[in-house]
Amino acid sequence: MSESGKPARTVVDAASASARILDAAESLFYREGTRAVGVDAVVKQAGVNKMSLYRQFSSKDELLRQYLKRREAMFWGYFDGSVGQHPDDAAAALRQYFSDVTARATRDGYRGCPFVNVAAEYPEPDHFARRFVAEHKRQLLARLTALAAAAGARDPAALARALALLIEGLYTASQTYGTDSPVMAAVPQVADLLIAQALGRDPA
Amino acid sequence: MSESGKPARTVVDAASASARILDAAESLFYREGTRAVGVDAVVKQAGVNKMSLYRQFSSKDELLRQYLKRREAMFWGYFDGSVGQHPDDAAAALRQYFSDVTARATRDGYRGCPFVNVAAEYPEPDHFARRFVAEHKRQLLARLTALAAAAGARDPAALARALALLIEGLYTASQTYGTDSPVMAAVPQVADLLIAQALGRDPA
DNA sequence: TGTTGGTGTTACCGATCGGTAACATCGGCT
DNA sequence: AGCCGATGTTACCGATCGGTAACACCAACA
Repeated sequence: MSESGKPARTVVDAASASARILDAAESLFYREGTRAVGVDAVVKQAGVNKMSLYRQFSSKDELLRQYLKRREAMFWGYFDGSVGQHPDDAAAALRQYFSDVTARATRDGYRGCPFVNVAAEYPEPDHFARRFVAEHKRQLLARLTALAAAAGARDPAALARALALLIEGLYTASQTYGTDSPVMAAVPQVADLLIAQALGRDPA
Repeated sequence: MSESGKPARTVVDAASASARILDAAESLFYREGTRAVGVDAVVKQAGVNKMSLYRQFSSKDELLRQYLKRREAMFWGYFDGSVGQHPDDAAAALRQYFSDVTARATRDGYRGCPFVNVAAEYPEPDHFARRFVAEHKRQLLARLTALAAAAGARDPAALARALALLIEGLYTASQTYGTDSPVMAAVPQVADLLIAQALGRDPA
């Protein structure tokens, strides 16, 4: 549109630039991996300049930190959205979560748990991203244990550990066996079985 | 030791150079990731020159292919070593495998399933490494199904899917919850439970 | 009107990536 | 002895990595 040779400069205020950068980083980091995606790809997708990124985020590591925090919030939003449907029935809440997470993880293009992927990308166990993941999983196990206790499991910690393994298995199987594998479809049944067994009942 | 300024040239024949390169690549790729490790790191660890690598392997992708093939052979060596201990009792063979793989995966420094890690590193589902992983897991599921059938499971495919999920969960939990987590220690119990339930018996 | 602070743009930095050309040097062979 | 093929070494290629300096520009405010 501009007749001059000047490069169509578009001005974006800092707040919205920051949001656009985070949106771009989140989708790119999740879909392609945090190490594989460079800052140039992020700024291109966000439609901002590289200097705009480095004026909002001190480094790519800081961007990774924000990405992890957003994904953590998203995870607990999903989690609470599932278990909140059954405030008076912890067993049903657990089953609901497994049903919902399986539905999400079997969607085409699903790229697995972002925390699992990050753990795979950074070998050093004391890297801040690995610490973040470990802390997140610790909290998840605690929530599962509390729900298992509320459901009246004979050994809440044991049920929580079994369900934690199932969740990690679901995440990984989506990438190794494929989102459309029968292995994925089996998740809710296995969850039902583990829960029923821990409650001392025969599964249906 | 040499008094001249020349750089201590050491000659290695092609066959042993190839083996040393593969050894170095295998440990580095497994411990630090196939994308994170460059060919320079591989040749340095192998103690050979970069040109020696490229005269044996056409590209880094070819090196990755050989790495995957070696890891596949290693996996089936472990697997057959476990199930082979109970040629007349498929249920015991399955339990043995879960006991052994848990022992390996809880060792300090364990870095998870190499195929899972590769799947996490390459986002494109049709990348040759992803195809390799998918084929490997397909074969694993087939072996599990055959063992479940031999054990007399009411629904061999269902038991195999549940055990496949447990295996993926074990691999991933070792990296997210940590090799020393109680979650890892719970794997054999969960396997016993799934097997016993599928056989129609009460678990001990 | 002039100044000032934040924004966009360009160009660049050193490091590392996968990969290669050219040449020195060696061992085995005739 | 003389040759030749395979190996070791150096130096380099273009591309990309994360990150930055310098400057053009614009808006709000005095």
